[in-house]
Amino acid sequence: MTPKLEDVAKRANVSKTTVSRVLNNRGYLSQKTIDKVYAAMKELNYHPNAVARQLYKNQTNLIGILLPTVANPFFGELTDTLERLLYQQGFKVLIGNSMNDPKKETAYLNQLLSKQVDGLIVGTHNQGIKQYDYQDLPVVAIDRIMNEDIPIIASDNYHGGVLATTHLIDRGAEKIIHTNGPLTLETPSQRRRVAYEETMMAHNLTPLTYTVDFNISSEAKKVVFQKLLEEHPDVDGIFAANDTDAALIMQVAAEFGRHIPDDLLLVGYDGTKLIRDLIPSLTTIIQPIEAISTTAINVLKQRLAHEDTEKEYILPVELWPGTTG
Amino acid sequence: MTPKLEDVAKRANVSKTTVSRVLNNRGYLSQKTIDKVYAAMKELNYHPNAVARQLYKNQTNLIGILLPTVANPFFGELTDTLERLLYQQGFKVLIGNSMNDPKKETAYLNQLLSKQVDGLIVGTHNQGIKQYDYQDLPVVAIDRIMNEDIPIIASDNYHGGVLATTHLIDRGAEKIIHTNGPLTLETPSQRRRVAYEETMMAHNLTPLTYTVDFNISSEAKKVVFQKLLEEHPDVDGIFAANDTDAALIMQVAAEFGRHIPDDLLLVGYDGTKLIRDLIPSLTTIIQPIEAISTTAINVLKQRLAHEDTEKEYILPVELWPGTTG
DNA sequence: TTGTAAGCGTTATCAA
DNA sequence: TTGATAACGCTTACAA
Repeated sequence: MTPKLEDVAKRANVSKTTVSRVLNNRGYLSQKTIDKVYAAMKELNYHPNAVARQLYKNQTNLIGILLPTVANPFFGELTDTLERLLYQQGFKVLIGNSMNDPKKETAYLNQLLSKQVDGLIVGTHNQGIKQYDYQDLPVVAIDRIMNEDIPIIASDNYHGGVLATTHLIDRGAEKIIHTNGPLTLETPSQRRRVAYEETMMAHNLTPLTYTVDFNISSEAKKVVFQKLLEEHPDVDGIFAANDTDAALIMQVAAEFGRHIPDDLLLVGYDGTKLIRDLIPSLTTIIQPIEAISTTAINVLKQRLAHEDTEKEYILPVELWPGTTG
Repeated sequence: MTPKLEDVAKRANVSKTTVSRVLNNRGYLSQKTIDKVYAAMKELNYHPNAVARQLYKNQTNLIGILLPTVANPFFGELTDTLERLLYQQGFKVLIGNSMNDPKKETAYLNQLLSKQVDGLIVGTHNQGIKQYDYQDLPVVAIDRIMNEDIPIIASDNYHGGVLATTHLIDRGAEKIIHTNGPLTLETPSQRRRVAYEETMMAHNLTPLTYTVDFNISSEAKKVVFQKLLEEHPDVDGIFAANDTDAALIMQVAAEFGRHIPDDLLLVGYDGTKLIRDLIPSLTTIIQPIEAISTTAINVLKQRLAHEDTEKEYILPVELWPGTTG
């Protein structure tokens, strides 16, 4: 059996209280006692049981992060950043990758509700879980609308949409298509669509948004993009929903003999460090992952402290020029 | 306060034992009692406290995953796969991204030793933590040598090295350079270097391995690759340590007016789904992420059950042809 | 400066 | 079919 506090106490000829005090250096201790206790701990190779502590304190120092998948560059970098910042503040991270499967998401939520985590950061793209009863679990949402009580941290999707669309128009595109997820999803990223459509109309251009399901395979996505190019041979600009989609479009365009940027302009979205390293030529909008993470954690900590928070936090985006758009 | 089992018991006019029985449907219960208890739970919106359970059972159903960073495609997909498989078996995942910082890694290990997790999957690239005393925490290592007691799950790095090198030679390259991490790291991936060097010599070619630190920024890496091309203008084949490095080499080569694959052949390593989607032209060696994950989990479960395991598990790799190598 | 004892919320043994 | 009670390993009043 792993040694417990009581074993250390016996070994050092002191009480459990004293060992606990040494462990948390609280109260008055004589140096002699401290040394004795440390010696006993070392001899037994003692490690305090975190779960017992958690039970007493009613606090786990664990934060749950619920996202579609960490295999996607945006969510990967987001998770990485959140983990790094949370770790600095004494939290560890429990992840749940829902793959946007409502069943898995609900299961995770239910389980995490059981005092497993002190707080929750949610960034999945589901509908219908809005009515969820979060009891007293502090939750913040990243780029997702949950319900009235849950603060949203998002980047400035509207401005991102304006930036991308304006950039394409400035560079001479006129027949511009935007790809985005289904309208039924009430995500803040739908504001990109609105921004795109309003910007187009402000320039007397006709907006056309192509719906591409988030969750289909890249092979299936390529088929959609092939169809897009077939149906709209005159398209001269594409504002893609994200960078990986944009990369697929680059490939499909090449198959169709379209040359980017000469006869087709392309702008992506997200602008992760990884994509900028791998495909620096891709024009894209950079989401402020660091700022999103910092804000999400700050707001969550306010919630943990039962302080009031804003309903929504919008962080600025930035254009990565590249050469495709 | 969140309701506890006792509150439900009072509400339903039964004992705590009975509520617990209903919760875990164990023992004999009358339907009437069951209904009564469920009604009370619903009224109070009761959720059992996971931590109390964990304490009693001395088991958390949490697995720690310690990797450099989830922002890297290989580790991102690995984490994603591990999470998915572990979830199916009733485990949740606690992540630690050490960024190969030995301090952070040690801190994580120490904390996770505290009965926080039932088991640990480690895949960081540090030295010097080998002597670590893991007590009775079941641990498996992915592509990393820890100590004698810890099983290693790795892909067939030697064969991967042979595949890559042979491919380059078959395609006509003679002055082939391999990039890899520092030799001081005793990782199984050093077997790629050995395979490369032996394959080269078997073909009467001179091997040259260029050391590139894993942890430096992509900007710094580019500088290293520039130096490589300057110092070896006659290089006609590069076997890169991984795909993101290969992508950087593609960019640097373009800057140097080198045309891939016409006057420079390039093979990467890892072959994640993401890279194959983003840069399908990149010739690379595919690591079997799914098999690695399945094996790691199976071995870990054997360890959890105190069963004996092999010392090492080697999984087969595969060549992704692409067009760069 | 140190110790005793109660309690965190659950499960399981034993008895009824 | 149900209930009282001890235990899981720790922290903290309160007492000495």
